[in-house]
Amino acid sequence: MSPATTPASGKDFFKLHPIDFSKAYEKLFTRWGPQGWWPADTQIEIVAGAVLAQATSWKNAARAVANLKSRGLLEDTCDSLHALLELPLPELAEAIRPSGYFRQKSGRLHRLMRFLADNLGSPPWKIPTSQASQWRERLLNLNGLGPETVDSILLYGFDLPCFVVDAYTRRMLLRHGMISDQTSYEEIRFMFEDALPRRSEIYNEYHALIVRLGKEHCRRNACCTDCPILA
DNA sequence: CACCAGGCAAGTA
DNA sequence: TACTTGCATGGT
Repeated sequence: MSPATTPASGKDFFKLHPIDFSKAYEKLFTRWGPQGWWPADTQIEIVAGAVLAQATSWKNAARAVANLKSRGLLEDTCDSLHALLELPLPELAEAIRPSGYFRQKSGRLHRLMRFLADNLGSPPWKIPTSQASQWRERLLNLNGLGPETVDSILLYGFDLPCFVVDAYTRRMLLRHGMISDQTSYEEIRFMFEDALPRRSEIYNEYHALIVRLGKEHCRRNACCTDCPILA
């Protein structure tokens, strides 16, 4: 990890002016428009998808989601939720195999659904914005749910204003010299949340646009000279 | 063949 | 506290 630890010296390190979060959002949104996240038919599909998408390609996560849907296990109903909860763990694991880490994820999925069923009843679920941070903490206490997964659930599943920080976000800020390798998740989240209106609609599009930017333009250390943020 | 993809937790020193 | 390793699939 030599280049990035010595900012402004490595030849493959492009020190760019810091990002103005509001302006960058406008530019990204103007270029690409609404990204339609999270692609799903039901709320529970989003929640389950957040776990299944951990450290895997979206394509593989989508296969796992499709397997569950074909068994009728991702409807926003009491019956569907209970069927999911009663499915034996090995069988659940087998169904979600394409998403990778399937033994771990089956347990994580089950614990999450158990928690939501116990505390919020049957879907569709609702959480008041005023209670977002307290539910965030409770979800973080579940084994297998880290900050990115929890924020994805709250933002995309519950429309709560929790900004999602992922590897693309980190790379983007790192490249622009705004963070170091060891800047914490929370710190980065606050950078965005402090700079933007506290609205889930904004956070929703912004995160999706960052992912798109990362996929299409900024996969590596060097930033493209035609980066839409700069243009 | 190596490396990556919308992480997280447990183990080690 | 700060690193390292395990978890696992499918695509390039």
